Amino acid sequence: MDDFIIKYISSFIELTPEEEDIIRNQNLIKTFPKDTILLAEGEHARECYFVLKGCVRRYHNRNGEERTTEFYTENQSIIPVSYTTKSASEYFLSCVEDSVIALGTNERNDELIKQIPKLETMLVQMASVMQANNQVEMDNFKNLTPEERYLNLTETRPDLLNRVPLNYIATYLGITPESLSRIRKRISRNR
Amino acid sequence: MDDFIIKYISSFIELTPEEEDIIRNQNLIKTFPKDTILLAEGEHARECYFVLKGCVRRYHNRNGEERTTEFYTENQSIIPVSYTTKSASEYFLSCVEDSVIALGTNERNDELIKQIPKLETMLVQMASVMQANNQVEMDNFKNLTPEERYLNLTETRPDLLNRVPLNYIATYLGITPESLSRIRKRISRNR
DNA sequence: AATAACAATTAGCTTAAGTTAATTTCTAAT
DNA sequence: ATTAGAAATTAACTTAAGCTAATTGTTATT
Repeated sequence: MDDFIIKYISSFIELTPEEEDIIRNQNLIKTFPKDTILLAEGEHARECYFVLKGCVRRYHNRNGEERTTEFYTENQSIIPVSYTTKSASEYFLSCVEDSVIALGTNERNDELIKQIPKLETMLVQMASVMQANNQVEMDNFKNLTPEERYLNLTETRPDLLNRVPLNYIATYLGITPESLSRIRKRISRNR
Repeated sequence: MDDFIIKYISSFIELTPEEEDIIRNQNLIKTFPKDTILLAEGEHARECYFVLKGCVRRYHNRNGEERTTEFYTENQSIIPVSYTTKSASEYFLSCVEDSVIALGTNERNDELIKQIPKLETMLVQMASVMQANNQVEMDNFKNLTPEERYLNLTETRPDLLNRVPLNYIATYLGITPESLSRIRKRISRNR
């Protein structure tokens, strides 16, 4: 599993064998069974995550209703707002599947960067890509109708539809499960 | 104007007087009159921006209709997706007001970082804050109704309502100007 | 001051999403 | 294999947004 991280990092920067070992020796990988809550509303996040295998769902509790706001799957980083701002979390993070996840803490990250300074270069690159993705996602969400958003999702993340219940998908698309049902029906009719 | 940048950077990292001079000597500040198009759809962005004064609007052209997706005001960075991905831009960037803007290019940024390596540390911090903000904005947009989004905007960015036409605000909220009119009416009635 | 161009509101109609509730389908556990 | 619980769909009704078009308000220019 460690080698997934090495491979991922190497897609941004070149690592020497020694540096690879430093990273491997971190031993920061854990396995969580399905439904594990990684972060609960109100808690202060002390960790950030990198999904090696599995799926983590971010959701808000809006008067008893769970509203999904993100799915994190393989090779995605999870940096909770609460982790960055050191404030109480507005949302939950929960494993939708058994998941293998690399954990980071501020201290350990700083330590690692001290040992391998060019990791900071990688962070900047990662952040650039992430923020570009965020922009595109936000723009799509704003400019597309619920039906278009659903169709877009089937193209951009088809895997999600197989591994995640539709009621989670619905709120992720900003609509109710009932609406999603109707949309799916509409689409299958017109084809 | 240069000192706004110095001040902003200093809120992340400490600069020596020499480093401040390096930054000041960049001379990367320009003034653009209202309605200047900084980036057009289809173009390849070669610059990123930092708004010192004024307001820049990001918008997509969706079959003839302009759909606003962001307003950038004082102390906000604009990093076009096109700049990051080196692909054709999906959207326009246009000055809503006469604006004073600091420009960055890949080459110049790299050069600057070579001279002041700790700027990279600042970039990581800036990126963290930006991505936390992005998350919160996305979550709000997904979880709130159009009316709630409008009310939220009046609280989080009240300045925008005075400096930007309502039809821009409407599409920024993901609704039509007609809908926004109705919402504003509804709100003023119930108060 | 008059006019043109644009911005904002209003109205009527259509469409689709939200809400509530019932029904069917699927899944997991005994 | 049966059953309980959850997920997904369906239906009826309500609400609000989209669309088209007309009207009013505002701003800038000559």
